[in-house]
Amino acid sequence: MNDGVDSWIANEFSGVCPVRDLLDRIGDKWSVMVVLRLGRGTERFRALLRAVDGISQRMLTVTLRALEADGLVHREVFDTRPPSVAYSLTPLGVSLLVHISALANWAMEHESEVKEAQAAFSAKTAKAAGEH
Amino acid sequence: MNDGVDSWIANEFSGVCPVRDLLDRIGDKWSVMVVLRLGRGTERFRALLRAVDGISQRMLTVTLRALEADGLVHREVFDTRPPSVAYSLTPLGVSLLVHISALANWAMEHESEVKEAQAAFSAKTAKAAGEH
DNA sequence: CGGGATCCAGCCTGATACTG
DNA sequence: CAGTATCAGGCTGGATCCCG
Repeated sequence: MNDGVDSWIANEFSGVCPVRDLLDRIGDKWSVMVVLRLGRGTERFRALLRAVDGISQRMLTVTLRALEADGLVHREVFDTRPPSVAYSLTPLGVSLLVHISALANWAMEHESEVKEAQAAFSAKTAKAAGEH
Repeated sequence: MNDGVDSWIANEFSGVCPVRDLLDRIGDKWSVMVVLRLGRGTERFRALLRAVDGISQRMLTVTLRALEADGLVHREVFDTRPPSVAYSLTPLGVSLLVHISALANWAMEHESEVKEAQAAFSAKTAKAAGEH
């Protein structure tokens, strides 16, 4: 399953790495949250703003533009009054959503394990500091 | 498949979201690259530094500490001379690697589609700007 | 409603130098 | 070899104001 992984990390033949690119794109603070939300279905700007907890208007706009530029999100403008814009995932976006959802599920399933590890680690370092 | 996703985005009952936590943890510039590299097997600090293209010594240390604190990476010190430290994925880290690898594969498979979308988008916006 | 533009603070990061 | 410490700068992202 890991065949081909080797070349992702350091590629002597090219300065670019597709994984790096992906991370630079959706590794920001909000992209994944927006994609996950749009995975539920088409949604308007204002609805997204309310749905994605903590995001600012500016960052939602910026994030949506980036996702649109990457072909992950489709933007449709309705010439109504007041103006209305609907966002939805493209097929490409849906294909990515599958993997993001898997990652999200992992996060939920292993939440407690990570917290235990963190507790154990901080206890260990605190002890080491005490002995200094 | 998406059952339960709803609560990830906005949770009125708690300020924390496991997905947000995961992203804050491994959504940084280097964590994913290091995990992917360690997916190949145990590796020493200096070897990792050479393998992960572009990372600085400082950031490798910081990244490894964080991954260790989260229980994703195991650190083993050998009391030799000169000192030697080996890093490897924990079972938890391996379970995450599976999904990260899937994401990395997605990135490679859809690289061209994303680039086409970007080209189309920039052409579209350039045209719109021209008409201003 | 759905944005665009601007300003600005904070954090992340890289470079560099030093230690055991 | 495997770190730690310090510092400076760039970029991310939040707040705010304005427009169609």
